[in-house]
Amino acid sequence: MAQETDTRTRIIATAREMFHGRSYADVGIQEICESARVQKGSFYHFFPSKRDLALAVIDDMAGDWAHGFVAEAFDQNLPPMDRLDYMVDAAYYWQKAAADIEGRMPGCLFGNLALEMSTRDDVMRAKLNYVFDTARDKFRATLDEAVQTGAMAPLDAEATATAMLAYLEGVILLAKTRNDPEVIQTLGPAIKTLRIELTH
Amino acid sequence: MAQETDTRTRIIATAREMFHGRSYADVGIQEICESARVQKGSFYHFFPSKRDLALAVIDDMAGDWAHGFVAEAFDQNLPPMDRLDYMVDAAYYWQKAAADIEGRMPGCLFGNLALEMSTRDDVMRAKLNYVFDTARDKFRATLDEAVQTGAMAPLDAEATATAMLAYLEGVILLAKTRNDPEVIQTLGPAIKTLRIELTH
DNA sequence: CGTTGACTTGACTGACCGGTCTAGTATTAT
DNA sequence: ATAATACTAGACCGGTCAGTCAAGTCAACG
Repeated sequence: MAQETDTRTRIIATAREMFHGRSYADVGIQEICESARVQKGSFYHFFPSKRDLALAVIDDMAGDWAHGFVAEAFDQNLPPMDRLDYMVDAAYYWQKAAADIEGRMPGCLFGNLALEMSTRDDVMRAKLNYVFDTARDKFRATLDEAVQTGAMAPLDAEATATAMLAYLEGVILLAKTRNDPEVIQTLGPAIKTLRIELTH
Repeated sequence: MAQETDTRTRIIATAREMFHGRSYADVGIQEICESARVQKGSFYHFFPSKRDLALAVIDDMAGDWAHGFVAEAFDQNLPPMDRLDYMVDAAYYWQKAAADIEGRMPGCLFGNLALEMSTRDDVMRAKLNYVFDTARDKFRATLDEAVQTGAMAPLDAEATATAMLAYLEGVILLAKTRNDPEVIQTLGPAIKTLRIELTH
């Protein structure tokens, strides 16, 4: 049955876009349904609650992310350190494209949801934390390789990878607050200067 | 009249705590009024709308911040680079204290509001941006001094200061998502490794 | 003493929220 | 053909939201 998956997919895609551009609390189910041309009853056939929709949206975005530009940035045959630049560039172009279309920077859906929901819903917090952990692992693998090839002096790869992810999220937060994607391009490359040494 | 200021102050203090611990959208005026032991009518005598209350809360927090631990961290006679550690420590102890009492990390009120409201309210976004600019200037002055005293090789102080602020916000975001203030202590000190060179 | 005006009280409004429910319509398997 | 199942339709529910309002209280001032 093609219809069923189509409706569900349409709900998730619409909700994802709306949550990303605004916020979880600011977007109502009715509004999502209208925008996705779906009735309330159909919505509740597929999702037991708004919260479960948000969980599905996170999974959906995390999937696209892992198989999309994050995979491109990290899985290519670039020298390890260049991948960090690639990742920053990808974030920049994505945010810039969104800003050009919508007029405002949406920022990172995961970061947005994390700050909005972490104190209200522990399951959602844990899920977002898992997404961040997965991203951190990509950084970590890159750093391990950089150390191995001698492109980088030995360091605490796990901690530095987390620091890099934090920096990227912070840069996007500041860029969103300025509503100016250029901030990402200005500050982004400094991600390579972050270092946390091994403790002896 | 002492009563008037007291009521207004109580509303702001209560709202600040609630917005910080939860979110703007999640906290209702009725709830704020109950918690501050104030009636709806009194609330609307002092504030024309919920949004104006939020604006006042930002001002209030920014004032306390500038005259509180941020001033302590930056205005003391510490060597410039030590001030960065002081700032990170202050953030850590603050978040840890809040987490110990409330059971969850509230994060940075400004960062929280920035991600929640930037795409919805441009005035609030601009105000939060101004708060961030003020904080950046503190970092900037510190870096200028560090360069002047030779503790740091010359660099783009403005850009690096912004990067440091972004990093701090990012670290707090990740710590909140993990609900673990220790993240701040682990990642925080690496703020000193961030560098953006002068462009020639 | 009387008036003014800042402040308080709490009932009230209309809109909208997430979620429910019953009555349907297609599609598939038997 | 029939029955079961998957999905759709949309009216409806109680509750809560931000915000309004008329009727006060009370301190200060003339």
